[in-house]
Amino acid sequence: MSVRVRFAPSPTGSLHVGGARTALFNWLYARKEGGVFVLRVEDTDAARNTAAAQAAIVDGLRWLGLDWDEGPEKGGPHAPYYQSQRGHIYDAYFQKLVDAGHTYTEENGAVRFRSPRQVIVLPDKICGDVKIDRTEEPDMTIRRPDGSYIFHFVNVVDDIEMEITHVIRGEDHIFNTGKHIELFRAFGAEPPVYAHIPLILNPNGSKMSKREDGAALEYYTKRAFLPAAFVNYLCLLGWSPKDDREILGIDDILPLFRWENMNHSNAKFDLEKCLWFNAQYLAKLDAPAFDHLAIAWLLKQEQPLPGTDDPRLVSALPLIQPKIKSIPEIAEHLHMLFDGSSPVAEDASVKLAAQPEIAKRLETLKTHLEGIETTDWTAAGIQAAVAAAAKELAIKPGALMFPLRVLATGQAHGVDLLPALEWLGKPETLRRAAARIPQCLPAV
RNA sequence: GACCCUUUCGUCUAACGGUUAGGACACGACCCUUUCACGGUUGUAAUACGGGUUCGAUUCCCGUAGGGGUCGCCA
Repeated sequence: MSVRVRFAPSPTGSLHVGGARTALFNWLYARKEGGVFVLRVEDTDAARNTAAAQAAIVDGLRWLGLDWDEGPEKGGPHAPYYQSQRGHIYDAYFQKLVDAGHTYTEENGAVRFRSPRQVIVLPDKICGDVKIDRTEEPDMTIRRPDGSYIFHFVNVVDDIEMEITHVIRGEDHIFNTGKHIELFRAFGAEPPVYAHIPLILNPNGSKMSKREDGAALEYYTKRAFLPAAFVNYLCLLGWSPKDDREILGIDDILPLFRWENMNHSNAKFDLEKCLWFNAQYLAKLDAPAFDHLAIAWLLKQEQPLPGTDDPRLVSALPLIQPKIKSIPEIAEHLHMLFDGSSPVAEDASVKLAAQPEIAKRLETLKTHLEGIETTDWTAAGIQAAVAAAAKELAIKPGALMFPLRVLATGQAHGVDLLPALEWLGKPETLRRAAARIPQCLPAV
């Protein structure tokens, strides 16, 4: 019997990191086993569902690169894949329960399932055998007075109907599973294999909620993270190849995606490390791919950044690519390259002030830069001029590089300097230097 | 509070019952670099605690403590 798994989100907000990983693990398991990955939208709570959330799920999964074999926009033998459109199926299953005497109706019309009140042992692929004592639990409601059905009921009905063989979901569902197994048994169906994965937590240890910054997948899509990098990082939260490798593609992960390689404890999401993965993948991008990514992001900004409409933009991007961990960091570099009027940054001026004879150095530097023939205004030519200035001052050329950086960019950090100066051109570089020299001099 | 899951550097994690407890992020130092970075080398840093079992416990068992989750006519 072939593997059939599903991702069954409810469209009540943006897709969040935990949901993304649940989808990812289901997808990985399906692909590893040559099975089927079903997307099912659990939109039974009309009051809370939105079209925007609906789109966020589809867009999010596409961004992650997780293609579904059955589901919205794809169809399949068990269509429809929206629970809001499956009412007749639920009615039929509901009647089976009623006929078998498993239900009773409350005064207000809500219908409850009469629990067998047993201790259930859940053989979980990750947690092991989990005892769930249902003997003292209240009966679950399965249908509201208005006739709509509750999550537990529709979830189980659909898993039966869609022939789901494995349920991979967050550990926060582990007690629901007790209820679900009761329903499977009441329907005379064999429960699927369960695997409850530990949760992803905020850095402070609290449960990642949809509201928090960085918890929504949108946070990463808006910042143009590379999906492959994000997926790579996400896999390492809750799963491990059990060796020292960290940069792993789907092809590396698939053969090792086994229950034994799943972790048992919750993991905190570390944005710094996620950014590091992104930087690793960003650095490997070829120029056209990077340009495409960067420009697409630039065009989406409400406030246009310097250089966005400048024909020199594409020639500036290669200077920036190796310096950033995420696309939005382009902004500061564009300011530096395209906006010569920005004042000298505080940390730059402090660091500069520590140099001896700063006025003399800056002037000497300027003089030598002015002396460069326009045709020699290249990284190598500028380097030669810096060396000449250093010789005149009897200091190491390296000592002049930082002042030069501050004069040209106003910053203590930034792109590789010599190529940047070549890119800026002689007139612009000199204009900036002249304007900034006064700012760089110690206050009298 | 009850129940369930869980516990190795700050974080993510590795370690057939025998390792100087390894790697990565972050942080520091050094090297490379005529700057900023990348990279390389390296340093600080962990088996929650208490009992067992064992020649030997990070590893197995039992407690305690910590963390997380769940206790809906939300999903």
